[in-house]
Amino acid sequence: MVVSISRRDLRRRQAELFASHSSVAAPALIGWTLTVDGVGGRIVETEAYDHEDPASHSFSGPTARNAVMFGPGGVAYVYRSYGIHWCLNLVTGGEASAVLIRALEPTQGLDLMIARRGLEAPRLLCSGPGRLCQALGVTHAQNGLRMDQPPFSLEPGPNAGVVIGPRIGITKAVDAPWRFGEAGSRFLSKPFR
DNA sequence: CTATTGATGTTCT
DNA sequence: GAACATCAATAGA
Repeated sequence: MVVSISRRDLRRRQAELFASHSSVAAPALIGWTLTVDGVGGRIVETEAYDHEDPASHSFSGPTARNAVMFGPGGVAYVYRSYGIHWCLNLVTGGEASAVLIRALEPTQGLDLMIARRGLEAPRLLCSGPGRLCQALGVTHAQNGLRMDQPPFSLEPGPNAGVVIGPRIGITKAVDAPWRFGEAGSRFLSKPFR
């Protein structure tokens, strides 16, 4: 038996999420299901960033790249990482704050993910920000699009508990505990200590 | 499992 | 020029 929430409750919960600060939205997102054109899964790992954070793209003010971070919450911020990968964020409330989506547990469109990623192991399809963008077909074409409307879909769901740790791959503010993951998930980009 | 390293293009100084 | 919110391949424990 499938339990689903009313459209009104969905809109209310999305609005609440989009208006909250990234440090609140990031842990709250664990367990939500994210898809792009029907391909995606459950969010199991996120990180928070904001304008007072030296590790954040928004720290030094608006630029051409980070412009959407300074707009309203609820839209996607997609940027190129290390010249090779794309990374997907959800812009949230507060000043220029956003949540980096770091890993999904694949649940929908596995065939397409496997074709795009060129490998079969479910554990490696979406376990990292660059990997999940490749699996879901996210590029700069989605930058600035609302994440509560097609091609995106974003719906709440349960989680097995949230664990907290320092963020990954940054060189500034390395000790801030703004990485969040689902307890016990096998789909994290890296284990929590 | 962990550690290291090269590849790659854009952004910012 | 330098830095970079990463990944895959490789080597070792």
